[in-house]
Amino acid sequence: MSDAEHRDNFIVDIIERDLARGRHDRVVTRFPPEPNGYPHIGHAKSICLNFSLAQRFGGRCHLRFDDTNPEKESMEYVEAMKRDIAWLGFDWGEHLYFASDYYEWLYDCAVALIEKGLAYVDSLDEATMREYRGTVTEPGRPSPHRDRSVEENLDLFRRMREGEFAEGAHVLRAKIDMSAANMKMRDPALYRIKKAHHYRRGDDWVIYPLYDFTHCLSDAKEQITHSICTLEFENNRDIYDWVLENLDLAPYESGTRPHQFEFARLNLSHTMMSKRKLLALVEQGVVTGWDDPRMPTISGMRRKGFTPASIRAFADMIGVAKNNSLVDLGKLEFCIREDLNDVAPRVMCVLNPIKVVIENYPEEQTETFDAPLFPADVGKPGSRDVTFSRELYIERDDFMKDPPKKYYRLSPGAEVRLRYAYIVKCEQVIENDAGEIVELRCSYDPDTKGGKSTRKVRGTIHWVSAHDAVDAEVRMYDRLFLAEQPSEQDEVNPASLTVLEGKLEAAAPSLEATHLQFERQGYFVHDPDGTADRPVFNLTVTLKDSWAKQTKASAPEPAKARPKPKPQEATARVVDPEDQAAADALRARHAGLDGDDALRLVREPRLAALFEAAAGAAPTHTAELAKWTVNEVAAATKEQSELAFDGPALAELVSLVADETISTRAAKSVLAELVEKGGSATAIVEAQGLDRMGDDALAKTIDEVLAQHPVEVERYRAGEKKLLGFLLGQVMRAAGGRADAKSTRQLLTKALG
RNA sequence: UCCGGCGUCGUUCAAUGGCAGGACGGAGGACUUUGAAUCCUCUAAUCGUGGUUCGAAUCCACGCGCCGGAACCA
Repeated sequence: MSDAEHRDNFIVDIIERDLARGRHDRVVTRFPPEPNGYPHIGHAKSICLNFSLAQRFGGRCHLRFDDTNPEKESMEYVEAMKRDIAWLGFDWGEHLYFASDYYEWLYDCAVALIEKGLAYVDSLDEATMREYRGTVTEPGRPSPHRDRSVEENLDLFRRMREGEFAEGAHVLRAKIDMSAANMKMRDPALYRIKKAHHYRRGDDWVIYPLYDFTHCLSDAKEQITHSICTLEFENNRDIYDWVLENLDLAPYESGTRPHQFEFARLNLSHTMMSKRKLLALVEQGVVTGWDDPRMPTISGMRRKGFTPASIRAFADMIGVAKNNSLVDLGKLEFCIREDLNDVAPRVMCVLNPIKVVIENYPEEQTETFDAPLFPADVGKPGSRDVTFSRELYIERDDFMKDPPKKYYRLSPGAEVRLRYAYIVKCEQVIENDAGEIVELRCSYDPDTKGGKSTRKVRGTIHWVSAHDAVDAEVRMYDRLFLAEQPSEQDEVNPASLTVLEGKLEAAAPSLEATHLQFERQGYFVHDPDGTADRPVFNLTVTLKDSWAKQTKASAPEPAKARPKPKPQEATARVVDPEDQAAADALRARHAGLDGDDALRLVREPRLAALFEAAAGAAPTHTAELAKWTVNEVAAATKEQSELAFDGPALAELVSLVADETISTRAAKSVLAELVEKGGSATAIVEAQGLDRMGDDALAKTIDEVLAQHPVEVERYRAGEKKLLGFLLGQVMRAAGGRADAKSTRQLLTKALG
């Protein structure tokens, strides 16, 4: 999967639209972490999004540390972030910024807001302030300090900065609206007093700006165009806009300032992403550190053997949307397997050894086989030597005393191929007093050298020679949490780490490869804990194992029953009697008006007024007018507080449709124009040439369209009737909205024979 | 309860009023000295009810469900 293959998402659409409309002439994004922990796979999604968006549009992406909360932040986290972003393959160039470098400027912005009467110093304590804020259903009340004079606010704010007051004594708040439906807009705090040491600014400051004030201004200062954050900030967008609109920020003309867009953060199954919990795991020593291979951190994943390409591919695969989704861990595993399949040389390593003695192989003899590092279909050169001798190790799982059906491996009296070597047969099983199998006695067939065989042997297993095998520590990892959606209370999986003493083929340690595939097992990576004498490997991901799946599947797996369609009854609508009366009155005045349409009009006075005015101008078309008002006009004017056109204009438009001067389709584009700029329907029709197409012209268009879509025509004629809709659509498009649907359908059906 | 957001195959993302499609998963098959990889085939979805339209996943209305919001965190 190449990096260039980025599927479109709604943010790409937004950017393309902004560029096309000239709202921006370039793209500048930013990745704005707070340095209060190690970046994890969730950050990776955002990093990939922001940086690749910038790449795609030839813009740039800033790395900005949003470091306004001195108590949690440190340089260690800054360094970790920089290292991991670079490792992922992204480059912020010279655009490394810190919100903590903006403190002086931010302070000036705050002063400017105070001078405009848009911010004030509040001296309520925290609990009281919360009380004053009201609840989701009740409006808040203004603080008694809300009307302090500009002079007093300026004075107090200056003294806050100078350290005159204790923490909590005052905060600076924006003066917005204490009864806003959006709780975030009820005079949010902008600055608080915090006498804490900042990891970069030391003790320079005793007041610190809050997120809602800092973020939008930092974006503006850096001339970010698209500020992309996660869904939980949706309610903060109003503040973002409010601050930028109320400060005169020199570099911006109206509309070119940054705008915030939200996407859904990554949720990964069986993965805990809460920073607090992650910190706790590290601090309590549940894991060995931020880079423990079981951690979802970038550094943990790197140590576990994930590659940058696999993580980028994953980010690409899961896409970007606004749905709250839970991505299955299997997708990540797919991405890393796919990448490693092409890059990891194959070697053999026996993880749970059982000794095998080849009884008919001479005691002192050894021989060497040449084994390729990659299978044929990967198509990479290279090989290593593997040595064969009388004493070997094979995997304990590859022998069964009483094998089930379809078990292709070794069992008493059965034959199996030792990869690259000989076919062997199990002659005898040696057990200890406890009944445990301690050794297998086998014979080999000298005619099968190199694994070649004239007879059919289903199974091939890996092995190593006992005399030169290298002891290796192999760390096998399983998911840290068993639950699909772990909560912070969940205990970690006790089997998340199993340390094995593996027997590795002799040639493996000298191979110059970070990642190795242990054949038939999985992908492994060197861990820095290893030494030349004693290598240590981490399991990155197992190979797919359809045998294991099959044996497990024999245990009944409850088929995921889907709670299928429970068709809901059409719920009886509760109609406000007053609305009903008003609707009845409306229907009495305008003959032919549909009951539901009347109700809808009554409930939206703006539409009702438009309808009344239109109906006055075209009293014979009330029914159509109502439909148009309720459906089309309602949709087109949702965002508008004031209409650019009046009732008579709408009446004119609807009449044009009614007397078949223009098609419905054309009428919709006329309406769009009306909504945008106002004017007269007839004039727009004339200006854009939207009058109905004559039958001759229509027939010609149909012929052209059919000629352009021979395949679809053929399929239609072969019986795929649904393609009529497609072809009809193509004709409508080709006709630029001038075709009438009914006659087009007739003519098209005829043309298709 | 108020405000905001979101509902499409098992999962995830597309379809911008015109053929519901891709990827992962799953099933089956081919091939196979990795029960891997590769290749082929199949599987399976528009939350519900009305409405607008020649045509609705998409527009309108009313429901239902899920997520977020009442920090001097970000």
